[in-house]
Amino acid sequence: MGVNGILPRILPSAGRENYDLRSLKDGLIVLSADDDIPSRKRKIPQTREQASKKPAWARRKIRVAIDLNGWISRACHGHGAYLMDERHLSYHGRAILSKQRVENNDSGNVNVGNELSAANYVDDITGELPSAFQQQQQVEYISKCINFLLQRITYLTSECNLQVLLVLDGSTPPIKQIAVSDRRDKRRKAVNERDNECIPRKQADDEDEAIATEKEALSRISASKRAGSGIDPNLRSMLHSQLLSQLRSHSLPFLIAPYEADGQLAYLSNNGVVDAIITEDSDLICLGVKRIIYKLGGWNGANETNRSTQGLKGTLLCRKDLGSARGIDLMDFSDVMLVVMFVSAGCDYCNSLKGIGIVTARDIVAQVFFSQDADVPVLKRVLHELYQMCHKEAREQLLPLEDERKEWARRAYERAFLGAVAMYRHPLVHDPFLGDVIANDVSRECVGRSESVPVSTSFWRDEDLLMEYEPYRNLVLHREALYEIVGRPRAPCMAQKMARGLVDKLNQGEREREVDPAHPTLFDVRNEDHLAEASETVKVVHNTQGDEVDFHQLVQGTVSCLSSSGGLQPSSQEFSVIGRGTQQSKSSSDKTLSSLSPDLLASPSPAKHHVMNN
DNA sequence: CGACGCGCGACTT
DNA sequence: TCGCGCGTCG
Repeated sequence: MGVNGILPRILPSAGRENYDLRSLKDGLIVLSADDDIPSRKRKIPQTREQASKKPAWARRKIRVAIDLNGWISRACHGHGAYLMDERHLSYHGRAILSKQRVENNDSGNVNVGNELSAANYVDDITGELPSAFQQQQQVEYISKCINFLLQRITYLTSECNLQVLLVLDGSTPPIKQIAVSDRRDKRRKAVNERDNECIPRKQADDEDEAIATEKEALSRISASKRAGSGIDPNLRSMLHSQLLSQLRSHSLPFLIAPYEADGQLAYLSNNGVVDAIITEDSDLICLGVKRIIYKLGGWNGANETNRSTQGLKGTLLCRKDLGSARGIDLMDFSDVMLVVMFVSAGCDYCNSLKGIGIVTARDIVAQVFFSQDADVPVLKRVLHELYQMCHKEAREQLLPLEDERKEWARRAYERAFLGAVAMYRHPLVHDPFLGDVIANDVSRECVGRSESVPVSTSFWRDEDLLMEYEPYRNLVLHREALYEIVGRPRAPCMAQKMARGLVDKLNQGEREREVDPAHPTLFDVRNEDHLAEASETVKVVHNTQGDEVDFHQLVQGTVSCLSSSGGLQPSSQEFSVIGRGTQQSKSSSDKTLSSLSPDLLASPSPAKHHVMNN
């Protein structure tokens, strides 16, 4: 997930640690719907009439999207040991187990006397059904994981008074499929290791036995951990469906992204649907998300950050604070630069060239983007720098450029590289109104079409920069080419159903699940009547300092006007509406300009959506 | 020699 | 996931 060592280099200096989400519980002051004017105008002192015309504002809950998949893997990881018999953890239990093992082996049992791999027997090895005992174990495991998740979610909704939107991963995008199959092989190896390491152990001294068994147990635990991130597909789908039904019964809105959750989360955030994102994934950084909360609850014992006895603390990372990172200098880095850096340094979609890490990638990107001489497209220059800077071994396969025979190798890397960039820049996401769409669609088929989401000027500017390189340009201008990478949109009604989890994605959506239609699903939540609270007396501190109000300022007791951080905040109080005017990723330097941008005004912005907006 | 990248082994809940 | 030691490169 994401780039390897980037969070440790950024969070300590640029992030705000120990961020207590309970400080968000007072919610947010927003200008009410009819006051839908650009934030700049609000700075003009109000006349008495205008001031008395009330209420100009309303209070609403803070909306947060949660990358649930991160939590799920954490939960699986943390409780992974429970998939194994807990008796492994005590001396006594181990003694009993080893005895059982011997017996089982003597009787030539197919099960290798290993009850640990309960789940894996289902499909991995013999295809047999798990025993009742094993099923019992799986059920406990799943309920432990789900309880863990629900506990956290409930904390956020009740203690922090947040309006949460859970986002889940969908299918694997085409570009990632190769990498995934690689990973599957590794996982399989780990699983086998875990299963096979239980070799028949002849009688030995008690002491030896104890030591040996302990070692074995430890190594198996670690093998199990390695295998743990990719638990049995069967178990996973069980967990998945149970989770969904739990979410439904708790009336928690959720959304299943068409493909990866990252892009979906970024889309939600950049369109102003949510105010912040809770995740563990570093990819969100380069997707232009304004506020990300990492390490909620502090996960590792070694790292005490965000750990507290009561409540959950997190590390808040604001986009504009990125430049202040001390571990790595990202001063004045735009979103494109971050994307290119991530891809260069090796991400989920594209392995880095040997010898290129985060530091080298940063240096190259800074050098190329900040230098003025630009007869050569930036992407081309970055690629050439990468060829130059990587380890000798790799370099000799790529350079010199004059060597035509090495063109093939360069093309191979370039393909992956550009695909990864495209994946970050134009993920396929689900929009409740438009269905599956390509975020920041700049393709020829799209431009000028009214049903598409407009793309901000800053995004265009950055994208133009990338498109100077012909191969990339061809990639993003043609939807078909893009579909080959980011995936294909589904038919609108199917997209709806899948986003709501009404259709089993594993079966390519052919078989619908039986779901009580009365259950609230994603965008049915119209619960909060925020305007009703407007009559309360609330201290309002007008935003005097700029267009964007700091998240933490908003909530440290006093409440400020939300100036919708450069776009139009959806004035409606429901998740069911996505602010159409809001734009995608902007570099930290440009503020409200994009909401006034010509292309926005020119584009026949879908008024039909605005209707629902108010 | 220093910096960077990478792999291994600690341990978590 | 984090920290540490080693290899490689400049």
